[in-house]
Amino acid sequence: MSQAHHRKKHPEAVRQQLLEVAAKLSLEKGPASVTLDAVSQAAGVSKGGLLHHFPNKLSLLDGLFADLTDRLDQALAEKMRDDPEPKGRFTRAYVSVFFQPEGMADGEKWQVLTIALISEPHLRERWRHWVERHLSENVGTDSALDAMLVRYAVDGLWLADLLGSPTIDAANRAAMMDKLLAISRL
Amino acid sequence: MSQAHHRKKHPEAVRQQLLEVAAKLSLEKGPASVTLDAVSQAAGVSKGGLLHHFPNKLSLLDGLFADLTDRLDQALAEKMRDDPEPKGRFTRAYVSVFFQPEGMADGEKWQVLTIALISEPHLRERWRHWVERHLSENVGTDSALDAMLVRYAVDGLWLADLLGSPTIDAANRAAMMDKLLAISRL
DNA sequence: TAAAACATACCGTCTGGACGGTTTCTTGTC
DNA sequence: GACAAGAAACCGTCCAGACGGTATGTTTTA
Repeated sequence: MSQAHHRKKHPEAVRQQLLEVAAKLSLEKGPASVTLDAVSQAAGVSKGGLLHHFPNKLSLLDGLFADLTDRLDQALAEKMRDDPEPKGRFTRAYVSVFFQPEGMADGEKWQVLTIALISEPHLRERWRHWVERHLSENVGTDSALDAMLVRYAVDGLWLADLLGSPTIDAANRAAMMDKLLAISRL
Repeated sequence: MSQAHHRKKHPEAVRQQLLEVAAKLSLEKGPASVTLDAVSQAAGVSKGGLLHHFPNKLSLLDGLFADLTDRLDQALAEKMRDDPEPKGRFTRAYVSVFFQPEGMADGEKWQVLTIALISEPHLRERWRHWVERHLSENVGTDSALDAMLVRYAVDGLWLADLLGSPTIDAANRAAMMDKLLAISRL
């Protein structure tokens, strides 16, 4: 019998740890490596412990999705709050959040989101709803073709980062960001 | 013993069929559903038969990757041949191939490529090489930030299609294509 | 002391793949 | 053109391990 049983209980911390480990695993070793055994072990919890927090695997992935989109929503809302110009506001927030250097810790997690998204058909539906919601919430200010083009470009860069494709260096990255922000104001 | 054993042998056709089935399965039911059993059964071949053409699962995925990138290369080369303007030629080909309506059959397969790419860390390396090759082959003509922006936008749209996110309608799609082509000539 | 938060043990299923056999194709020889 | 003989193209079975999940315990917390 291990000592883990006897340690102090921090259910919320354990839950968070499980989500983080799942994200890390998916990012580093591919989504196929996200197994209940691997996740629980890497999180220092037994499989039974994991299954206590998430009754099945799907709910674990759902938890991951909810966690990540919550952070994303928060970051977007914050950026939008600081932007006085209505036109293209959401698009600029989208750009900024992606390019922000300090958010790279979260950035990696969003890569995970993409991986999980593509792998699990069930999560695609959730993502569709997320996009639909933000699209309809910002219709009028961010529906222009130019705005969509900008957001698509961000997604493309995101994907390139995710796949580890050779992208642009830091200097050009900043220039790219300026370019995109400029287009969003057209 | 079934009759399948006695049928005419068409190794090349069977091989192709296996690749197509694998692609279809991955697209429709997620990459996790691409099992040797599922693929071989859907292709009307025994698992042994499948393993004859592809000695292991990885080589099946590799075959899929090679098949798809070959088609992509061909389509790109064809488009580039018809383009007299050197500047941004590759980028325009990239745009055209993605937006071509008749290529939608292949388009779906490229979606599969993306799925497989993201799921299998091993294939990411191959993709990195593909991108690197084309980037270096077209350095000078397609290295401008504007050109990269265009290609990233295409990738973003591609991803949106892949995820089934709500995108733009056909009319706006054409307008978007024109926009992207215009930027490639700046 | 009841419930929450874990741990341990175990099970049924699926999966990749090894293996040995069978049938068809191809090639060289006469 | 007949025919042996090896190579190529399959088939069907079996297995070890991994995986998701259940059932049941034990400890901590409220």
